[in-house]
This record gives sequence, C-alpha cells and structure tokens, in this order.
Amino acid sequence: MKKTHDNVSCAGKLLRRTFYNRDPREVSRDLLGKVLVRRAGRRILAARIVEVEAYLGTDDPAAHSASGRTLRNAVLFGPPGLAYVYFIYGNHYCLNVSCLPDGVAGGVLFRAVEPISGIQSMARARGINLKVRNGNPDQKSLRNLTSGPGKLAQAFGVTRERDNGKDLASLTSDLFIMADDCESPEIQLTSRIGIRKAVDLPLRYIVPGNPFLSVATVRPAKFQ
DNA sequence: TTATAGATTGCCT
DNA sequence: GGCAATCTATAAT
Repeated sequence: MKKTHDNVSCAGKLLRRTFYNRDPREVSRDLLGKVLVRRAGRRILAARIVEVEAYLGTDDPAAHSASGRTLRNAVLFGPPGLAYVYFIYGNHYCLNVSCLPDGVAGGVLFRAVEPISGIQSMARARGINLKVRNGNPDQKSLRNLTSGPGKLAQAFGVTRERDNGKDLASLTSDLFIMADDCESPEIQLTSRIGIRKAVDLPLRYIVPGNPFLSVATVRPAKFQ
C-alpha cells in the first residue's frame, strides 16, 4: 500500500524540525525510504535509509538516555533533529538523530542505508576496493559499504568530533535528510540488534528484503 | 556456511 | 575497572 504522511513534505524536500519532534517510533517508521545526504565540498554522498531503530528515552533500558542526562548523551535530551554520534567498542561511530522536544530524550539509530550516489567516495572512506563486474560494482562489495551502523558512519565520514550536535534539519548543514518521493516503502518491525536490555521490544524498522540490511537480521535464540 | 574471539577507546560507576 | 546500540578475521563445521 502506498501512502503519504501529511506531516512530511515530498518531492526532494528537506525534512524539517517538526518531522523529528515526535515519538521515535513514528520518526523511525517515516525515515525508511528517505535519503541521507552528506555534502563534502563539491561531492555529494546520498543513500536511502532501509533500517533504523527507535530508542525511547528515560523509560527505555536499552537507550543511552536511560539513566539520565550526561555529557555523552546530552544531545538526546536536546531539541529534535540534531545528530547524536557516539563511539562504540573502541572502533566504530554510530549516527542517530534526536527526537521529541527540547528536554525530552529520544532518538533514532541509523543502522543501514542503500548507496545512491558518491559510491566511490564511500568505498574510499571504508577502505574498500570495489570489485567490478560487467562494468558495474560487484553487488557483494557494494553491500559491504553501508550494511551496518558502524559501516554507514564510516562511509559518510561521520565522527563525534565532526558531527555530534549538528543540525540535520538545516540545508546549510553538510549532513541532512531529504524526502525524494511521496511513496512510503513496505515496513517490517523486528526486535533490536546488539543490546542486552529490553531485547524483545519490536523497535527495529526495516524495509523487508532490501539487500542492504545489516547482517544480523535475527536475534540469536540465546536466553538465560 | 556459520560461530567465535579480538580489537581498542571513552564514558560511567 | 568494566563494558558498550560493532566489525572483521579466522576457525570450525
């Protein structure tokens, strides 16, 4: 079913702050199919959002904001539409966008995107040599560019120093999100990935069947 | 093809 | 001091 959401402007429009000033679950749902854009000098990096996770704020044990505001997570408590970037496992950055009004915590984690343009730049940033088949990049190496939160952050050159607190709802920013059509993609809800708490909550939003989804699509059947 | 361990930094207790 | 919203290489099947 194709449907438009009346609070989203279509046809190549920047997502405004009101878009993010909602429950992270609604923002997550509506972010699927939108386009993440990085302006790097004359170059444009663009990729379609195919996988996100909602983090609900102080009531969500798995959220960074669960135990209150700290220096690290302050952006999650700030105004909506700002980039929250954190460093994880000594190796990776992850990109989020803050939701809900100033003073109320909440956010959405970007987990996987599908490259649209700037593919060579993304490959360079990832340190990946794109294999070419019949003149086109090999599907497997293409997929490896952005099929995970750490991967997409690296492909887009996202770091905490550079991007944390950046306004994604401003065209003057070099990092923002656009809607390039009025059709909403098919959406599926699953449990979140890589967390220890609140693992059963269905807060991961994916475009089912998209080849760029992160590798871990199902939580292992481990429990205690 | 799937499972597991190691890397490596900064934030919070 | 412990651990984390991950990725990759390597081992095992």
